[in-house]
Parts: sequence; C-alpha cells; structure tokens
Amino acid sequence: MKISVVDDEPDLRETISYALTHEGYVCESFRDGIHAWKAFSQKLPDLVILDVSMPQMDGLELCRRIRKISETVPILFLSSRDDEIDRILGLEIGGDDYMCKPFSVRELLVRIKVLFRRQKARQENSKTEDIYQLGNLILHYGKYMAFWKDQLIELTVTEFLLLKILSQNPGFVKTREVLMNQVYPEGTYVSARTIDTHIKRLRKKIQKMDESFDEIETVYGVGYRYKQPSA
Amino acid sequence: MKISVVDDEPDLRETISYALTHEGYVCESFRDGIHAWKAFSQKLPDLVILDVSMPQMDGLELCRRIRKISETVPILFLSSRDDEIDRILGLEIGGDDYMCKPFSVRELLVRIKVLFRRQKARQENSKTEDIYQLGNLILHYGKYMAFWKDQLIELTVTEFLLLKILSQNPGFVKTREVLMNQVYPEGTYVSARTIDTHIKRLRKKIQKMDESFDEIETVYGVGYRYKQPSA
DNA sequence: CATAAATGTGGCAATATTATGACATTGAAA
DNA sequence: TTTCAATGTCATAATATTGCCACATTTATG
Repeated sequence: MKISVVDDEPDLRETISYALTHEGYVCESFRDGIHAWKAFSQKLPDLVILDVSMPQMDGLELCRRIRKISETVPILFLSSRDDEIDRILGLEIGGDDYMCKPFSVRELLVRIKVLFRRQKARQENSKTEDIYQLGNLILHYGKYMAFWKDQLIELTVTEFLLLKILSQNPGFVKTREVLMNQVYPEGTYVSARTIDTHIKRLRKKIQKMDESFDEIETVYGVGYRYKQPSA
Repeated sequence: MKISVVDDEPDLRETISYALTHEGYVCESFRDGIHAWKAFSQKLPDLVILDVSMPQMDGLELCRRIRKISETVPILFLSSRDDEIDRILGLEIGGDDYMCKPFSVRELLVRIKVLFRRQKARQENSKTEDIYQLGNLILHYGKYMAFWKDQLIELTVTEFLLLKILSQNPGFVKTREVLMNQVYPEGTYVSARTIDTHIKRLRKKIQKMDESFDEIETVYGVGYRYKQPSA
C-alpha cells in the first residue's frame, strides 16, 4: 500500500514517513501541491495525507484535482486550524477524514487503517460490472464468465485468464513466456508447452459451440495472438 | 435529531450539551453506562457520544450492547488515551469515530455532522425495503428470514448472512476471503474451509425443500456465486 | 521434396480444490 | 446445571484442473 504525504514542514513529513514505513506502508512525500500533482497525474497512491495550507498549491485545491481523477482514493487532511473542517469534510471538498495539528501519530495510523478498511468494504460491495467486449467475445471479469455470441463458455480460471490477456491486446502477439508470467504467480515454472495445452482446450471449448471460431491465431515461432476484429 | 452524551464528567456533559442544543439538536446526557442503557433499551437516540472509561458500565460494553440492538446508530467515542483506538474503531467494538480529550467542540460538531451525513448516505444506498427478492428467493433482512418458493428456510445467522451476501450480488463471484470478511467481525480468523461447511449446510437446507436448487455455484479456484436469474 | 523445428492433440497421471460427514467446542436458553 | 443448536475444524472422499508426454501434423527453409 502506497501512501503520499503532502506537507510543507520537513520535520512533519519525516515523522510521518518514518511511522508509515515502520508500519509496512510504502511512503512518498512532497513539499507542496505542485510537486505532488505532477506525480499524481501520472499515478495515484492508495491514500493521500494532505496539509490544508501550503505554499504554491494548497491542500484544498490539490484535493479538488485529485477528486476529478478519482472519487474513491481516501484523502486525510491535516490542519492547524479547526474552522475549515466543515468545508473539508463536506461534499464541496470531499475529504474523508481530518486531524488537527498537533496530532498523535498513533491516532493517525489508526485513522489510516480505518480509511483503508472503509475503502476495502466499498470495493467489495460495489456491484459495478467490468465488462469487456471485443467483437463476438464478451468477458465479465467480476463474474468470471465469458461469452461467445452470447453463449456462455465454460472456462477454468487459467483459460479465462489466457483469453483475457489475449483479447485485451487484439492484434498483438503474446509469447508463451509473457502469457505464463501473467497467468502464474511469480516463481512457478512450467514447461512452455503447457501454454499450448491450455490454448488447445480454450479453442476446443469455444469451437464446440461455434466451429468457425478462429480468433486465437498461432504465430509460428513467436506465440499467440487474438485476431483483431475487421470492423 | 436526538443525541445522547454518556460521560462521567459533569462539566464535559454540560459543555457538550450546551453546544449541541445550540446547534439545534435535542440532547440528553447520562453519567454512566447503566443509566444510559436503561434509557436506550427503551428508545435509541439518533447518535451516541460515549466516553470510553466510566464507572459502572464503561463505553465499550455499552457500545457492544447498543450494537446488538442497532448496527447503524452512529457512535462517537471520547477518550483520554489513544491506545485503544484500534479496538474501538475496529469491528470488534464497532465505533464510528473517535476523538481524543481534550478536543475542540467545533471539531466535535463537524464530526457529528459527518457521521449523520454518512448515515444518511448509507440509508439511501441500502434498499429501503426490508424485503429482497431474487427469483424464487425472498429475504426479510430485519427478521433474518429467508424463503424459497414461499417456503421458510430455517437458517442460522451465519447461513443467512452468506445467502444474503451471495444473492445480493447475483452473478458475481465472491471469494472465501470476501465472504469471511463480511460474515465475521474483523480480527476473527477461521479456516477458509469453514466457508465450505456453511455453504454445504445452506445448500442442504434448501435442497431438502427443493432438490433442484442449484443457485449457489462453485467457481473452482475462486469462490462461490449466486446464479443470475435467467430473466 | 526433404528435413528439422514448432505446434496440435489425445490421454493419463499428478495436483489442487471442494464436498461431506464426524466430532469437539462454544454459547445461549431452559 | 443440563440441553441443544450453532459453529469451527479435521480427515477423507469426490471432483476438477493441470502439466506433460508421445505422437501426429504443420510450417519454414534449404
């Protein structure tokens, strides 16, 4: 879990970073909103700790920008005043929690834990479907279900993953090595021919429903490729 | 909106009461858990502010009792120590927020507002109706009762929860881990096989009434899934 | 066309995962 | 206290999946 700390006081950054790292989080810190935003617009951390008042871009503005990218990253505010809490935790800004300086590091850690827990619960309860469609193929990731021409294909997890990886990059060849790395957890090593076997089973299952299925192409000497839809 | 303050320091009760009343809340206060519980068991307020340590029945015990009556009343803890926050905000106790003494009254007011807002959001998201129907399955959440084809299924609480979680997300695969997180309070760890056992008992009970019941599917290598009704 | 390398395929043994029954423990109610 | 339902865990059986071999077929290339 990666946490970003944005505060203009070096000592405070140091203190928090130390505590967070000690708790097993990965931590990066920025001294103002400008620097933080530069990084965030590339890749968001899993949680953000923001000082309200900072030179350059303050916490409120940074928060607004973050919320445009993600509605869900937990954001915890730090402040030395207590007369802006309303706005911060209100819908206008969209902070998730708030702590007044000076604060107890222990309490900070606990509040972070609570935020993560709440976040996790939200994710687990969300019913948002992630559906991927490519020509006649439809994948429901959360349901672990695949359809060809609206017919359910009964796949094992390995087959599902292979189909997912291949179809997500239509037209691009995936070597057996790449496929294995994606399908298997790090450290497991199997023969490269094993991929062939899974591809065989995958093709067979779909062709049993539609014998004209030929979207999974073999690229001799390289690997496999999911055919790019013509239209 | 009625808020109850439970604290053994008269001055603090007075201060908080004054502020709350001034903000337009109706406020009642108690000097220990015993007195508060006597009142709560008759009628719960809309929000509870609890001191952790009190003579007679302390805040933690009172909170546990309240949670048996209502899972949703927001409970905000006050404490002079910061080493129990973990447990308090964890699911074991089930507090919703926490403030360390001494605290700013303004911050208290804001946190109360946030709790009410969160509460409201939860209520709006949760199906207002107490009854959930999915195909032949009917669940009465409030009564912890389940029906299959209008016949009552005699379920234990654990079984009911599992059925609820699975059927609330028809089609989606729930891993054992996710199921455990939802069924058990945080911190309790049981073997993942235990879920299997409960699923077994759940299936068996329903199949005893309708042997064609097969809505709970096993997704090999992943978890369980409640079958999506064909429509 | 001949050859070697690469890939397809069927089947089987090895693994991994899940189902189930039995049993001990817990906790609440009588 | 006794009783009984509920629960967690374990051992074992039942399944599903997987890896890989052996052999067939295809492909690239001289």
